[in-house]
Parts: sequence; structure tokens; C-alpha cells
Amino acid sequence: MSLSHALLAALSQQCATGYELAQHFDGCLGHFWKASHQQIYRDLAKLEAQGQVQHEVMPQVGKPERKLYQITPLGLGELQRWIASPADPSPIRDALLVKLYAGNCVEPAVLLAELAQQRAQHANRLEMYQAIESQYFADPASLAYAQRLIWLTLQAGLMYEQQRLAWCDLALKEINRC
Amino acid sequence: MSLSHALLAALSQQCATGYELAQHFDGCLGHFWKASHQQIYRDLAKLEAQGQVQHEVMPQVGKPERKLYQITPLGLGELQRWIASPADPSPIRDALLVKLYAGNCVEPAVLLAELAQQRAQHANRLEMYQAIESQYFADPASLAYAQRLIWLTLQAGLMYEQQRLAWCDLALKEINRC
DNA sequence: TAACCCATGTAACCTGTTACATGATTAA
DNA sequence: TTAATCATGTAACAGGTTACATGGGTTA
Repeated sequence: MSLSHALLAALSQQCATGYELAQHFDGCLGHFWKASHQQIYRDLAKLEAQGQVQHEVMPQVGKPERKLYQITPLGLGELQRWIASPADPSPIRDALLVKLYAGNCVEPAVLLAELAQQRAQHANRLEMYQAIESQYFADPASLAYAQRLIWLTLQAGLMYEQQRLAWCDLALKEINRC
Repeated sequence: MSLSHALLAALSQQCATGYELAQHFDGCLGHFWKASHQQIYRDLAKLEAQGQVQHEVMPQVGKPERKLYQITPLGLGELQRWIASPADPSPIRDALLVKLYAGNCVEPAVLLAELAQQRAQHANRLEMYQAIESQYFADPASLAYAQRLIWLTLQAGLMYEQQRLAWCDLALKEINRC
């Protein structure tokens, strides 16, 4: 997949400008897909050339014009086709594990520092996810279908960070023992 | 990070040809970093131009010549520098979560099928990791330092797949309930 | 005789990142 | 007056994927 599918996914829920999409990719959607505004503007232009999105210019007073994008039926079809087409789980690309793989080239203290640093970041993210959960998903049983799906993505984040945190603790303990 | 650091990491453990490196990236190292042979040959040439690796041509009878690469002191220095430089945890790029995010655009059965398919792949990988563990790491307490580090990368894989499997089960259950 | 293994590469393309650029309004 | 927010982009580059190419040796 590429960013185009993520853009279609975002626009399937809500019309937006490139600027707003960039914000989404910095917030909610950004927890599982990152994109810079440059990439977003470029891909929106491409999607529009393919007829999958279209925009309407919204003038504003005292502010720059906004280009409000919406998904077209063609774009929705492509989104549905993509969702239904089976894909492999995203390949893992984990620099930290590569560092451990060659970890005998450095002092153990170097690995410990890097592990501690990453552990802290995972702990931060976990706290953030927990805050989101208690603020927006306090009562999961009462959620509508679409909200329940979002809740599931949040659970994926929570479970991932918990597991990562536990692994960092294991690695710190093991390397300290040596 | 890019592939170059992973190549240095591999060569820090063992001299190898491009072909052998491609095999490593299809096996052990490949569990946390993927690379195609095209990319490997290209990056080896770049690393050699930078003086971080060097090769020796090994003629063979009845087979093509091999270029055996080894890491240079300069390359080892760069590897050590890279390992010691703090990095953010790899950003999550998860197409499946993007699919759920826009999951209200398709029938629930479509999501269930995709989740079941991914669940099966995670179960496969988990089994594979467990097989590696019982074959090569039956007695973790007796491992030398470098082996212990490899064992930690294996634990990361095991924990990741277990957690992913549990999440797929949660998602299947939740979507079935609707 | 067909397919696979060994072993190397080139070229085109797609995707993602970084740097640069504009220009008005608003809050500290 | 400095920085941040709103809102759009271009250009160059780095990294990753796919397709194409060669050619002998081995196994089914």
C-alpha cells in the first residue's frame, strides 16, 4: 500500500483539505501511518488526476484559499477494492534489533543506554494511548460500529506498546546480567 | 537507518558475498530487515566507494566468481557510531489498521476475512520462531554474550507475534459481535 | 527438458524525506 | 517583534521495488 490508500481512507470518513489531512496524519491516523504535508499534496494531485478525488476551492477572508477534497465514487471503489485485497502483515523493519544483532561490536553500556531510551518512548506512547482510551472510549460496549473499529486500532496500539515495554525490560535485565 | 547499516551489521559478524548477504536477509536478519539482492549489490558498491567495506575476488571452477566483502576499520567505526546514536522506535506503518479505520466502507465479512488471513500468517510466524527457539536456544542460560543478543531478537519476534495474534482474536470477536 | 541454484548486475520507477519558498494573521 | 498558525506548493535527493538480463551447473 502507499499513502494514496491512506488518503482515500481518511477522505472516506470526512472531506478535508491537504492541510487538515496533514493534521490527521499527525494525530489519530498518524499512530499507524505517517506522512509529511509535501507527500500529501503531491499524492492528492495524483489522485485527482486519476479521478479518485476532486476538490472545490473555498475562498476565505484574511486567510489563504482552502482546497476542500472529497472522495469520488471511483475513489471509493478503489478503496473498497484495496481493503478487500489480502495483504501480508507489514514487514518488520526494526533498527533496534539490527543494533542488537551487531551488539557485540560495542560496549554493553551502549546497548543499555539505547534500550533505556527506547523504553522511555514506549512508556510515553502507552500513557498517551491510555489517556485517549479513558477520555474517548470509557465505555466500549456503547460504541457504534465505526467507533468500535477505531477502538480496535487503539487496542492494537496499546497491546503493541505494552509488549514492547515488556521486551525492553527483558533485554535490559539480560544485558545487565552479562 | 538504511540498508547500509544493516549490511555493516551483517559484515561485522562474518565476511560474505552479496549473494550470501541476500540469503541472510531472507533468513535470520530478514526477520527484522528485508532487502532484495538488487538493493544489496547497489549499496555494497556505495559502501565500497566510501571505504567502509572492501572486496576480494574469489575465482571458482565451473561457477561464477564471488566477490567476498569484509568490513573495514572505517566501516566498523561507522557501525559503532550508528549503534550508539539514539533513534526513535521504528514508526508503525500498518496497512491493516488503515483498513479498519475505513472499515465502515465495506461489509464486515470483508474485514473478518482479512483479519483471519492475517491471523493465520502471524500464527505461522509464531510457530516458526518457536521452532527456532527449541532448536537453537533450548538452554538460554548457557548462551555466550553474542548469542544471548540474538536470542533477545528472537524473543522480540516471539512476543510481537503472540501479541498480534491476541489482537487479531480480539478484533475477530468484536467484529463478529456487531 | 524444465526448473532451480549459483552469482552477478542494470534500468526504470515509485515512495518517502529534506530543504526551500511564499505570505497573511494572531498570540506571547 | 518574534514565533506560531493557516495554507499552499516546488525541487532535489535517498531509499526501496519491479522488471529485465546473463550464463553455467545441478537436480527431478
